[in-house]
Amino acid sequence: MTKKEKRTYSRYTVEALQLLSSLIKTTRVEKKITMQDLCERAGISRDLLSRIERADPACSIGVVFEVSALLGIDLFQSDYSDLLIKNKLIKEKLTLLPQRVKNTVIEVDDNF
Amino acid sequence: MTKKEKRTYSRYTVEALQLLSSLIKTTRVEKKITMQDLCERAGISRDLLSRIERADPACSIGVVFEVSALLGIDLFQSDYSDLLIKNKLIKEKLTLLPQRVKNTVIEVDDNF
DNA sequence: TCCTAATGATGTTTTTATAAGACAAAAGGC
DNA sequence: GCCTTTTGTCTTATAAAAACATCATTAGGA
Repeated sequence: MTKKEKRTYSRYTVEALQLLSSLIKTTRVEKKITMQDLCERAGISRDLLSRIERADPACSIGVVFEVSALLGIDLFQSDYSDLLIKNKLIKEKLTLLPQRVKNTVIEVDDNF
Repeated sequence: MTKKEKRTYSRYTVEALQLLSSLIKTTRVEKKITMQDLCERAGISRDLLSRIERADPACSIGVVFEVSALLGIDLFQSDYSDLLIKNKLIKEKLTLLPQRVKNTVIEVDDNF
């Protein structure tokens, strides 16, 4: 009976999750792959795949990305070699930045 | 002592996770926001934020997207109104597709 | 250089996700 | 319309994530 306080998500997050899950479902159906097949290939339960396709925010990001990859969906509009390049660049950028941050008062994009 | 069999991820998934986590860390540092601050704003523990920035695949996709959103990182190269449009389009597309798929033998992108 | 605060790391507890199995509903092919 | 099989959903049990508290390390500002 204890009230379960659920985590809340911003509208932006909800829409982004919705888009990815719709992409997954659409691509799966277009390629005529059953959920049964796909979840076996991904090594996950059918139940979990079902939650992924319903945009459940609590699914682990690894399995969602893995399912996307299995379907050939490009994350970050990048194929594999693109990802390698982008990762290389951002790692270089990170080395130029300070490793820590001092507690100054901040401005954040709270407009969403 | 029981051997824990961990889930495995494709190279593509690993690189994609790496890119997103690097984007998060880079953006946070550039905006001079401490982990402490960010995790409080996101309503998560510092421990979890740390794992997110280290590209842990087991983090839930909702919190990772939420942290990204807080930092103003565009997922799918889309701002909020873009997401709405894309979601509308893909939902329309989905209504035109069959709701189920018959078990035919399949070809999948296994090249990654 | 010194000092403070940010980050890393670890162990424990609580909460939650995931797997597995079973059942019901219904879509799509024939 | 019928039949098969896909998909939705629920329950239980297990595995794992997340919170929390704490201690250690060290970067970076003064």
